Amino acid sequence: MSQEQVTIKDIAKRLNIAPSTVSRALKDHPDISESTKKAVIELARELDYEPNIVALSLRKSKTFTIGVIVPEIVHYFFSSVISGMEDLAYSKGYNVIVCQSNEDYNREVLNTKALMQSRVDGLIVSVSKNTIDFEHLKNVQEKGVPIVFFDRIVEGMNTSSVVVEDYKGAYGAVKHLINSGRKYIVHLCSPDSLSISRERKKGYIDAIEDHGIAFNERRLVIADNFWSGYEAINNLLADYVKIDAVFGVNDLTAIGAMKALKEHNLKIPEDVAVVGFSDDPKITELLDPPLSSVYQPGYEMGETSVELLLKAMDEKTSRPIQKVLETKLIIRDSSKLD
Amino acid sequence: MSQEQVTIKDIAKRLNIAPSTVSRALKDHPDISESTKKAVIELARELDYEPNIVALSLRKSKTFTIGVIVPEIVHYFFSSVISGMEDLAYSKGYNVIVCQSNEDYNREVLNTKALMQSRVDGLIVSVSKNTIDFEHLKNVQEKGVPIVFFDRIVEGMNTSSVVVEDYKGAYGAVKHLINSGRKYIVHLCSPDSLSISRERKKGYIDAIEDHGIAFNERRLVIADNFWSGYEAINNLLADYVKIDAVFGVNDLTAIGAMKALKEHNLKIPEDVAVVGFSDDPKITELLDPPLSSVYQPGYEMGETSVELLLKAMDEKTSRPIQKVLETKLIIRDSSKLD
DNA sequence: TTGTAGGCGTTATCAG
DNA sequence: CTGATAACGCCTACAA
Repeated sequence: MSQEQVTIKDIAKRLNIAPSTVSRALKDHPDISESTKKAVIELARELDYEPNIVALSLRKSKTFTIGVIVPEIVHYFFSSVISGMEDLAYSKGYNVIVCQSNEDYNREVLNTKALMQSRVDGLIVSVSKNTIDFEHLKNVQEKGVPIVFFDRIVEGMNTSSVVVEDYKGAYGAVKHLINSGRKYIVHLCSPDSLSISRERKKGYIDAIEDHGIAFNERRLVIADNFWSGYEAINNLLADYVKIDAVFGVNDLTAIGAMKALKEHNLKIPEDVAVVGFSDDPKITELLDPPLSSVYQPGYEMGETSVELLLKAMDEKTSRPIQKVLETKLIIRDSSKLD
Repeated sequence: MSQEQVTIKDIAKRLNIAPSTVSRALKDHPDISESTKKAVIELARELDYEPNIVALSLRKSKTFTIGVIVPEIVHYFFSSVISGMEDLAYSKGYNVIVCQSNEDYNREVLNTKALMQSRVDGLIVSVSKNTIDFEHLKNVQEKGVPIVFFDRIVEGMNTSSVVVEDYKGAYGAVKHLINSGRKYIVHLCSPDSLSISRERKKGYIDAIEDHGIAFNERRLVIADNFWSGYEAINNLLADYVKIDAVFGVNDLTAIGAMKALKEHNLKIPEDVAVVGFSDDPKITELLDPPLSSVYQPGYEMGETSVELLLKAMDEKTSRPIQKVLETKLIIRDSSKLD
């Protein structure tokens, strides 16, 4: 903290008026004379006065800080969510503290504690993959600190939340594969613990069945990262399971699949089309071939999360709001028809 | 902020003792009787007492918060730096607030202001690409808030800093290319504004000259992102400039180069070897072929930055410390010999 | 229109 | 060993 920051008292002394007058002048209180107002503001500027947020927080029992817990900031999706949060929060006079759970439940609990200790005014959370107990979050709620979930939401906690149309996004991606003549579509999915995984899986199943393709459980494999995607496809090929398309629950999984396919000298997209989910353009565009993917509006999700949180903080009585944002299928060479 | 958090006063009232006694008991002050100490601690636990950090900050004129400004968290390197910072900071009882400048000078200035308003105890900064004026940072210093620079440092500001051996890393990468028989090595570099770019370029030039290869400025091209890397190589090939290796100032640039090479039906690494810098394993490993790169110890850099900052905060008199961490060349298929 | 006083939660100092 | 008091910087009744 700074050496000798100027305070309201300093200004008051210099001007021979009371601190309270300075305080009021600074916030443009109606019944302060124009002259003192002007003098105060001028001197404040001159002395480079900055209000002490810490004192303000104590006084108001409000820190103007939002706590955020995400699995890992390294993913493009989460980074862009955070950017959206920061931008909107700053514009509303709020700070953001971001914590990473590293997909670890214990870490998530610690993060929650730390943020509560920092007296954040509200919490925005996307839970880790192995979080199945929610006591730490319910505790927060009980202490009157509102929570908003995004992407990986917790159902049944009566909070606002923001998700994308996982079901529809997955459905659309699979439909696109079917429309381009694919029939033997593999879905590499996550375990059912996350809501998003369940939704995407449902989208896959409904899409193929709606188009007269029988669901074959051999083509539904649990794999949700690069190497498990790689192995999953290797195994399927070794078992002579017929494949002409792969839909990955996320980009990395799809990329692992691509690697396996290439190593088996299968051409993408001619022999097998591949589609991912999330669309990390920092990766999908660079690949050979560039990967089709279901784009999620991360930045917008971040903004919306903050918006809902601010609303929940404002009107403690207000009912939770569930927002669902649209996805968009980005078709690149990995699933082009021609 | 929470509804009705328990305070020291509450505990005092319940126990019919003075708040100051509670405070002392809680921090294991030597001259408090065991009995009251025990009673206080027990009740505190029972009531789920959490010290109010805001009040503490005000009292101590210290927020136990470190402000961090990085260009973009989406890069693996910066993400891992941040993880290192968070881990060490938390273990020392400090919080971390991360801001992104998005490689924008104006944004960096705003971030600095915001962090100062939040009364951070110290600042860790990696400047944006187009930051050439440093007033905003000097201001911080003048207010007695210590700064530590990492990676993209500002020279001549008398602060501690942490960098990697950019020169040596670049030199080693180029030497590796030469040792595998390459003679026509292109370096895609950044503009000279960043110290790291200058160092890497110097490493490239010295390496080739030390090995009897004449420096040819046609093979030194400014390009520091995916598409400019792509175009740079396209242009060189169109001009019939002979190339048998590319050393990119960062991974994305190298990947852009790979794309161009592939489109010209040049085999990697047989016809042209490629090496990047930074080593984002979330990308380099996924590529076809996987990209060789100079690994930078991001996590360790984060830890070290915090360490130096804490030291600077502790002993205001202490002299700045410059730490230089080692890089490591990770050789993958994009530059394998055989 | 402006000043006074009290308090947000904590701790350091001084007194008992 | 423990209690009372003041102070960190700010805001807001209430008083003037």
